[in-house]
Amino acid sequence: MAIAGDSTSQVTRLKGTKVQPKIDRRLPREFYARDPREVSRDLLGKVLLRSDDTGLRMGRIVELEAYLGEDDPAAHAAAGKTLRNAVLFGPPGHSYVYFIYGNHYCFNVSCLPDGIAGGVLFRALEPLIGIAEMARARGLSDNGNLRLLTSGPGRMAEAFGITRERDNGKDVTSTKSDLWIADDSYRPTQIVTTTRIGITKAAKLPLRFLIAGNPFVSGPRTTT
DNA sequence: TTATGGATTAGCT
DNA sequence: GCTAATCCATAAA
Repeated sequence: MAIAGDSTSQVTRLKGTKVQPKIDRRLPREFYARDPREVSRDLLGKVLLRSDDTGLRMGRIVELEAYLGEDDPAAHAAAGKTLRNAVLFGPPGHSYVYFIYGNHYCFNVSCLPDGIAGGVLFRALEPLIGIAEMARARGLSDNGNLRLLTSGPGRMAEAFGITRERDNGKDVTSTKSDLWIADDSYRPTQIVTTTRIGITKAAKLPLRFLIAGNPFVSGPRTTT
């Protein structure tokens, strides 16, 4: 049965009417200066934005994972501070982008005060604005399955043109940044917590957060 | 210096 | 369901 899902999209629902998306309400640095679990839960339903010479891209955050820092064996910070993971140890609200499996970038935001490691991995977005550009960046036609654009950490990074070279270390709270996170007043109806995906260490911890029933959450579409 | 495995995805059986 | 693709950080030697 095709429940249309818990789609969050004002923009697509109101197609045809003029909607002024609230893209300027950036989340402040204090928002990120907390435990990655709290930050993850509170980031669900917020929007990620990219503004560059291709225009504006915006997607609803529907799935995240918390990585707790030096005491979390699955976190990149577990090995201590290195050149690669230095952003995680720096001030909160900065983007940490790493390259994985020889093919993909993953996007994180640093949490906790300066000097204490921690971060959240962005795993899936619901595309809202700039869908044609996301499809172009992904090498797909823009009338195909929207899930293929931003459902999965590697996919959403590619759809937003996120790379380590371009974006690692950016301050996502700054008005000067072309990559930022805003609150457009949407509030998720139900949040679910599960174990994290694709890791072997500390695999049992409930540190994955998602919006229940949202069709853009990554992984196989079985039921719901 | 060499080996290994990873916070993934797409394409094929 | 299985695996190749393909880079890089880290461990082992």
